[in-house]
Amino acid sequence: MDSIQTGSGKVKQIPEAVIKRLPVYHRYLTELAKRDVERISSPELAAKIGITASQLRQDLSCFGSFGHQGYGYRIHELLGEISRILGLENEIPMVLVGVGHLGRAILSYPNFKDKKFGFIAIFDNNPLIIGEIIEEIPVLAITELESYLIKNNVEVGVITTPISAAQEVANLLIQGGVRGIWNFAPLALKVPDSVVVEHVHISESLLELSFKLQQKRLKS
Amino acid sequence: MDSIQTGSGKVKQIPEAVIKRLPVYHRYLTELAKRDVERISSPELAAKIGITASQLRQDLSCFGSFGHQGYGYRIHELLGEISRILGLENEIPMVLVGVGHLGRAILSYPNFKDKKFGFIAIFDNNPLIIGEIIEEIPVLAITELESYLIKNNVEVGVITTPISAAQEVANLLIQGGVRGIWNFAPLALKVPDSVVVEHVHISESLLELSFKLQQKRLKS
DNA sequence: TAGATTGTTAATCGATTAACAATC
DNA sequence: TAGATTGTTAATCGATTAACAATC
Repeated sequence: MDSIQTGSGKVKQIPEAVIKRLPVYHRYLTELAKRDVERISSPELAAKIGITASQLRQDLSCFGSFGHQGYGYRIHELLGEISRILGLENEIPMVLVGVGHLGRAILSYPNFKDKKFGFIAIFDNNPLIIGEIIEEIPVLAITELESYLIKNNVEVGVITTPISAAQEVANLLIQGGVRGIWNFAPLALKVPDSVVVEHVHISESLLELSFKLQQKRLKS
Repeated sequence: MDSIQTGSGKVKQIPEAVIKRLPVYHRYLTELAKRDVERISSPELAAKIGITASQLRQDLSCFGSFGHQGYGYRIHELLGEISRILGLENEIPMVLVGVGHLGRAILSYPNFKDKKFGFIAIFDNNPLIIGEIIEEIPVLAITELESYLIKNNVEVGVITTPISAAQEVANLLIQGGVRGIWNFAPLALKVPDSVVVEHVHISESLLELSFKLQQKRLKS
C-alpha cells in the first residue's frame, strides 16, 4: 500500500514500521533545528530517539541517501527531506467539524501553528457557535460543508463531533471530495478504499498504561 | 520489560506488538458485549479487527486458554479476561492537571465514564477555575497537588498543561508517588525508570495521514 | 592523509502465518 | 457421533542488528 517514488519512476513499498517512525524523526529533527544544532551522526540521533543507529540508517535508506560520510547528517537538510517525504512541503487545506472541547484543543494545538497544516474553515451545527471566530478561523454552518469542500479543494477533514454524528459527517466529507479523514470519534468509520482514515484512539494508550502498571505490580 | 504472571509464579515477556493489540481486542469485545452477542470464533473476530485468526489465537495464548474447542469464545468471559490482563479489574485512582480544552475533553470523554478509570480530582493554577466542578469532580489548586496525591494514594496523573508547565507538573506527580503518567504535552518528560509514561503524540498520526496521502499522490 | 561515519549487504532475531492434533 | 474450532508447533516472512567496504 505505502510506497515512495524512486528516481526511475518505480514505486517501492515502505514497511508500516518505518512509516510510524518517520513522524518521530521529524519531531526530533525539528527540535534540534530549533536549537540551531547543525549536524548529528546516526548514533547520536538514534540514542536520543532510543533506537539503534543501524535502524535509523536502514529506515532512511528506504528513501535515499541524505547523509555525508565521515560527517553525519546536516540537520536542516535531513529535516527538509523528511518533511518532503511526509508530504509537508505544500500546505494541506483542512477543515474541522465539531466544535467541542476536543475540537478547540486541536485548533489551538501549538504544534500546528508552525506546521503546514492549514485549517481554512470550521463547521458545527450549533447556531450559538456558528459565526464565532476560533484561532482566526470562522465557524460555518454544517449545511454549507459540502459546497465549501468542493469550492475550496479541501484535502483533509477532521472529525471531532460526538460519536452519533461522526459517520454522517464522514459521508459529507467524502461527498465533498476530501482524500483523508482524521477521526477522533471513537468508532470505526465506514469509508471507500480511496479515502485514507487516521483514527486517534485516545483511550488505547491509557489501557496500555494500565497494562504496564499491572505488569509492574505482578513482577514485584 | 513487559510480562505476565503465569501459574507457576514465573514471569513471561509479552511482545510489545501484542500489548498494542490488547486494547483493540478490549474495544471490539466491549462493542460486542454491548450488543449482547454471546459467542464468537477466532476467524470471525479476527475478520472484524482486520488481522488473522492465527494472530489472535497466538496473542491470547500468551496469557492462557480462554476459548472452547468447537465453540469459540464466550464474549463476556473473554472480555473479563482481557480486562483482568489490562489491569482494569480495580479502579485506578487518577488526577488530571491542566484544565484547558484538552483537559475538559478528556474528562468528558464518553469511553471513560463506563471504564474503570476514576478521576478523583482535577488541578489547575488559575484562580478563576479553581473551585469549579467539572463532570462532578472538583478543581483544586495546584499547590495542594502533592499532599493530595499522598493522602489519596493516586496511581496515575494526566498532564494536559501547556508544554511550559509539563515537566514541573511531572516532578510534582512523581514526588506525590504516582506510578504512571499519561502525558499530552508535546515534549519528552524526564522521569525515573520506576514511573511508566504513556505519551499521546496527537500530531504524529496527522503526519502519518499526510504521508499516506503523499504516497497516493505519487502512485497515481 | 587518517579518522569518522555513511549506505548497504548479510546474519540474526522475532513476529506472523499455516497447519493440525486435541477435544468440545 | 461428526463438525467445528481451539491451542500450539513448525514454517515462513519481515524487521532489526551487525559488520564493513566505500568515501568524505
